[in-house]
Amino acid sequence: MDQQDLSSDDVLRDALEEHGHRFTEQRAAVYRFLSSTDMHPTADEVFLTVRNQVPVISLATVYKSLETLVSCGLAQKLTFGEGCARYDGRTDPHHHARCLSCERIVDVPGSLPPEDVRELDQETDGFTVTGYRLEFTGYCSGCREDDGASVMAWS
Amino acid sequence: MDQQDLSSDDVLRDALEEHGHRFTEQRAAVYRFLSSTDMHPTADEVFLTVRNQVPVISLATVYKSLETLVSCGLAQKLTFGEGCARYDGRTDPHHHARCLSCERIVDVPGSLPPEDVRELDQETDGFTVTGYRLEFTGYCSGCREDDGASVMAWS
DNA sequence: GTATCTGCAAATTTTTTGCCAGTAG
DNA sequence: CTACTGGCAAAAAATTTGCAGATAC
Repeated sequence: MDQQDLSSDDVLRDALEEHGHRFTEQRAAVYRFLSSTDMHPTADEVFLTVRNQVPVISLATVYKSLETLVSCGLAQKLTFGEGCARYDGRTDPHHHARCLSCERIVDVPGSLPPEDVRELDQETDGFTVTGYRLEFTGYCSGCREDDGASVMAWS
Repeated sequence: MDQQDLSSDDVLRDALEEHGHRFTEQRAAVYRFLSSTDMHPTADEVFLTVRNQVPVISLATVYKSLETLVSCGLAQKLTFGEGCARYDGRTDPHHHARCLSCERIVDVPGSLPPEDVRELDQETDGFTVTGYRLEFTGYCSGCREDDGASVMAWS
């Protein structure tokens, strides 16, 4: 645990320094939590969890810290059109799937190979693609509903 | 034009009826505008445009109408984590690309073949996929910036 | 005729900001 | 030291809601 926390802090310290930001206890706590969960928490959920682990932190600071982490490439902000944003501390290639029943967001272990992106690139009509995001909707193993749900895109 | 407007209204009337909703002048105006533009407007932009085309409409009604259209499958709500949601009246398979420079959202004419989705489906670890969304980021033809921008996913 | 819809304004929700004291480097 | 940060509370932005009158069917 200590081992992991230390390396988490080290990763953060390096990334912050590289981007001209300072290492603080609040940012460390936010990053420690975010990089240790796969729950894709909202800013408020991060706040409620982290406030128990550092002497004091405010919701505004959580928002500022999350934005800093995103700008340093240590987190990504996810929006699904259901109110508030969610944050993901994983930085390796992966996608997301949102369960239409329990609303949970789960990580999809695979990823679209770069070659496929390039192939699609050619269809973008003059648009230079530098990145992409792929999100699935459906039902997680716990909520499986076998009511004639076929593959219907653009849910 | 009249021809197109009439058919737009007919499409809307049928979809609303099918879902137990009533046809109103406000909903028609919102749908007419949304299905005639590829600008992916925000709710407020829809409001500002449509208010010039119907005797009276309020922003709240625009929000309600847009939600109704989405629930009837006549529009989709897009969120990119930059404040407010955007709406798209196109219902045929297509993707979106967001320019990191001018912030504009353009339609990508192609679409990922269903076979590829199925292939990815197998990587979803028990998750039943019913739909997906693919979004690109990069630079549109007008904003092209050739600064060492390589393919970096999860922007 | 009646259930649904609209406009309005107020309320909510989510996120951002200004400012001063505190702290990292 | 000094510029960057955090807390706090207020503001801003986006969206939703309650309600009374209007309207589609």
